[in-house]
Amino acid sequence: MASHHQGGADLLSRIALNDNKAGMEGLDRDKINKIILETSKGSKFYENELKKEQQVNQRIEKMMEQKARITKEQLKQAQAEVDKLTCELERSRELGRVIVHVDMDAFYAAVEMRDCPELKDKPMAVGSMSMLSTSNYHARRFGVRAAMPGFIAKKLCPNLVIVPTNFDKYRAVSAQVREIFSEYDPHFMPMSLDEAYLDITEHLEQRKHWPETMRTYHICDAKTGNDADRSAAESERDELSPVLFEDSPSSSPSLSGADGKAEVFGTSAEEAVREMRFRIEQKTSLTASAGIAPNMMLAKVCSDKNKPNGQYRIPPERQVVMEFMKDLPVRKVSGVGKVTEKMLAALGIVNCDQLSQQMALLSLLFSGTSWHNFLHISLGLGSTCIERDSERKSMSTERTFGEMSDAEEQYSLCRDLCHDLAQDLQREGLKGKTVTLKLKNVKFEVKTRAFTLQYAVCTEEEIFAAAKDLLKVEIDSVSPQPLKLRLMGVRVSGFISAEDKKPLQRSIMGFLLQQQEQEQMSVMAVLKPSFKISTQVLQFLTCPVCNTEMKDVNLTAFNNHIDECLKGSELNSKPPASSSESRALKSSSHDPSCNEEKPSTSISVPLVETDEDGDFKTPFFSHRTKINGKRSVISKKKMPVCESSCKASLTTTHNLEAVTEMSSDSKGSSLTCPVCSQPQSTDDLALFNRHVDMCLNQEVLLEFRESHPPVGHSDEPALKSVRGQCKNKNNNQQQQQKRIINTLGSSPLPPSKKIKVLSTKHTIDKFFKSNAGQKV
DNA sequence: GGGGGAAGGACCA
DNA sequence: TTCCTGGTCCTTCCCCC
Repeated sequence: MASHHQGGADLLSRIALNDNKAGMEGLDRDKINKIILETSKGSKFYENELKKEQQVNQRIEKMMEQKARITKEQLKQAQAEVDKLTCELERSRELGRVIVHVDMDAFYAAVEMRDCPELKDKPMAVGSMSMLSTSNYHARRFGVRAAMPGFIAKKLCPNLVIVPTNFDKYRAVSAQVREIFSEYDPHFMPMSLDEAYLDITEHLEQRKHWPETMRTYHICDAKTGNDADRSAAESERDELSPVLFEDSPSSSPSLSGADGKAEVFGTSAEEAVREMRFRIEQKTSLTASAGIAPNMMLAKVCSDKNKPNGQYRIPPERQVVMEFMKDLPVRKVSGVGKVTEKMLAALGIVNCDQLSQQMALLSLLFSGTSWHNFLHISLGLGSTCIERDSERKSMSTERTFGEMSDAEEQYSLCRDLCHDLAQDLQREGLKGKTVTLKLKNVKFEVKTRAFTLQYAVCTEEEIFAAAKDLLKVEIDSVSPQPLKLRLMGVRVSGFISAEDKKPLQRSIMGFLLQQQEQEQMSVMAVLKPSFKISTQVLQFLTCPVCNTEMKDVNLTAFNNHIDECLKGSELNSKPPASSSESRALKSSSHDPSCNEEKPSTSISVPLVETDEDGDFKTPFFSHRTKINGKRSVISKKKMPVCESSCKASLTTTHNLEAVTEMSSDSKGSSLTCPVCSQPQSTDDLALFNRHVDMCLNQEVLLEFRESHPPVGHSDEPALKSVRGQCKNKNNNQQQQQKRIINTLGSSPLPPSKKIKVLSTKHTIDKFFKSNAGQKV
């Protein structure tokens, strides 16, 4: 049984050398593996790999048990289904497209070698002591390969030269290469800087009619031609190029004897691709490999076949395709990684022929999507349509660092990540509703925690508001121990598309107001408090909408009252932005709300509405909104109504931020923090906001802790129960509010602090629920 | 039972 | 002393409708 194996032997499939890569044939695997193992052993990384390996083994064990229970009858039935589907797939087999997969050889390493000829004869790799991106073919002979940490590579090859990455350079070269691609397929699909799929069917059609002159390329052209003022060093460099791999075939035979003659390329697919590779080599002094086949899956496999600096073609005939697939190891197929490989191997499946033999069994052991994929592979089928501009699904940024345990530092890093991500999002004009926090602890265990907002976000503040809440839950869950991290990442997904822009966000906010200002009646004005909260507000809760004073009212009733008021006022109000208006917002590539004049203090409640001109107004609380002008009716704005939401809004800090921002117009010398009551400078509003945030977080936490002592260390995701919020919403809400009131009642905090807790009801709700869920 | 969110993982370059 | 980053897709669990 696999799980009875211990240590090394078991781990080989994860941690040992993967010689799947070109240039790694015939190595002394045992020796290399021994070094890798010895260097890794005992590290946290190794321990984690061991754990993962055991998980895979368990999966395999389960699968084998399942296999043992399969009856002949079931198998027969499954076979019938497989056969039926196979027939259908055969009927729809498409061989008419000519798909090319082009892959630059050891790209980063090749660029570095080109620019620094001394490296050419040395084993070298691009990356750092902690991780390598690529290695050259000399280094591969030592077992040094991409995705291997540099310090292990050094053990394998003490003379290895490690060059740091220089992405600007690679991007520039990539752009040159892509320029060539676009001449063969203007809609080519780049997969990364060094790889792309092309559909050259149309090109070949036209090419048939091209005269020789259009298929002729001069060898000296690229070297000296275009750039008359190239430096001597560069010319010298070219002398040394383009043969980067001494024993590899050249894309252009005449090059070897190159004395400046021209080369004429034919009209076939092979010739067109050879020409493309020739031009790449001439332009960049770098070589590429290519695969030509009737679909993308095959083309990808083919490009690996004659690497480096070679190409391979599968002609569009079913028989040839099937023949090609027969002996192909499943691991060579894109999408089959080490886990799938191991699972299949446990069933005795190593090559694609065995794969097709076992399809019935696979259909019983794997999910629909999985076995359909296997069936496609076994038949040599793949996508024949190079998908153009498929829409991006998410955007993220993450960072690895040395151990970090300090919460302050973690929050600060989190903000930095949100800042970077916000910039990236805004550059592409994207807004998404789901914010995911990714954490990797020092034991290499990865956790992701997601929160879906009701509205799409793209600013640093908005993303951070959600991310820091997620982070806080994680920090709290191990408290008083520190959270020891080695990686943090933030992702935004769930991008809004034109069709499904949801109704406007409502959120609670509300009553951090002063009586006098309320009387002014402009609700915007009302929302512009100085932060001196009087005790009187607690005793007499004042509805921010209708201004009614309510004495000794319970919180639920008070909230309900506000909700009712809002509903009433909405009826009289201007309708919110229609969906078509929302669409207009999205369709303009530059979302105005993403680019406030003061992005750093923009608010997390982006209520979009149109103004009289039909122009887009920015978020609800934008400082732009007129406060003392004619636009006085706050009740026209959307206000917090929580019933409409299944999820708790991350409202706590938003509201304060909002309010703070409002107050930015009232150029006061200093503001009093509503939480700690300390005067704060208002020179930097963002700074003030952050201060309030921090205070607030601490307060909410404090109050929460008072009534909810730590449950202990649970790995259970604390936010999990947020899901079920819709159910029993009202009951829960009431109960939780009771708890809040209890907390308030027993709290020694001065009234000025209590009001703030009141306003954070929903955040606290979320908190209670998630932690209540954790207890079970 | 299907849809959708959350979490975790596989896989890729 | 040191084991990345940024993306997609799939699976599983759970809840809601």
